[in-house]
Amino acid sequence: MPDSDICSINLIDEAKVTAVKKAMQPEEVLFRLAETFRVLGDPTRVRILHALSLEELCVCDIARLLGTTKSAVSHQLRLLRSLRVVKYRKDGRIVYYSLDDSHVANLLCEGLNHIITTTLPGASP
Amino acid sequence: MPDSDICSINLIDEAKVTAVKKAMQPEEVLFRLAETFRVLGDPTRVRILHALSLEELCVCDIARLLGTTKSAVSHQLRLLRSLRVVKYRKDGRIVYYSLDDSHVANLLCEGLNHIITTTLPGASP
DNA sequence: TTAACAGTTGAATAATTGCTCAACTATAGA
DNA sequence: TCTATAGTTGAGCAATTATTCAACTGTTAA
Repeated sequence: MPDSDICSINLIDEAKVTAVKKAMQPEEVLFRLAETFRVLGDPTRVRILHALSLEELCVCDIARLLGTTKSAVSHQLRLLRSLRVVKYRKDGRIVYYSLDDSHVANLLCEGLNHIITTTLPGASP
Repeated sequence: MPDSDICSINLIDEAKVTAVKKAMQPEEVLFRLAETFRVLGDPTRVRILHALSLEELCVCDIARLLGTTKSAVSHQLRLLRSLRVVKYRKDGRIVYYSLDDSHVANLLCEGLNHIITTTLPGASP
C-alpha cells in the first residue's frame, strides 16, 4: 500500500469522519449483513429460495424447476442449510426442503417488490 | 451432465412443479433480484453504503473510515456508480459521493434491522 | 436379494472478483 | 510554473466460488 494511497497526513474532514465512524454499526454487524445479502446474491440460490417461498419442494423437483442438476442444487442447499436459511424433512428417500428463516423471506419479498415496481412501465422514480 | 443426475424420467410431483413454475417470477426479474443482493453482499461495499447512508463523503474520507486504500474504494465506487446505487458531485478536486437509490437504502435498513434484532440477547426467534 | 433412484459429497475445473500496484489526470496553492 | 494531492484506471494476482463429474449412501419395490 503506497503512502500516497492512504490519505494519512491530510484527510478532508476529520470531524466528519470521526462522527460517522461513531454513528456506524459495529464491524461485526456489517459483516453479518454482507453475509446475509451474499446468500441472496446468486441467481441459482435466489431462484431456489423464491420457489421454496411458494411451496415445499424436494431436490429433484427443484432441479427440474431450474433446469439444472440435482448435484448443483444439493450443493447450494447444503450452504443454505448451514446458514439456517432452509430446513428439510425426510419422507422415505425423498427430502423436502422449505424456508426456515422468515427474515430472509421478508428480504426476498422486499427486494422483489422493489425490482417489480422499478421495472413497471410507469413506475415512480 | 449424467442422465442419472437430471430426473428426466420420473419426477416426484409434476403437477406441483408445473404450478410453481407458473407462479414464479420471470427469469429476468429473479436475475436482477440476485444482482441487487450481490451488490450488497460484500463487506467493503456494505460498509461504504452504510457510511453514505449517514453522510455524504469524499473518497479519501471513506478510505480513512474503512482503513483501506483510495484505490480499493474507488474501484468499488465505480461499480456502485455503474449500477446507479451512488451518485457524486465534484467540488474542485474533491469528489463527494452519496446514495442514489432509495430502494437499496431501504433494503440496507431492512437488513440491518433483521441482523440487529436477531442478534439481541432476548430476541424472539 | 437386487435393481433403481433420491440425494449427498469431495475433488477438480473454470469463472468471477476484490485488492494491490503503478501510472495517470486534474485541480489547488505556493 | 511547479509541486502536492484527490481521484481514476488498467493490469496482474490471489482468493473465492459455482458447477461438473464420479463415486457413494440409503431407501423403495420387484
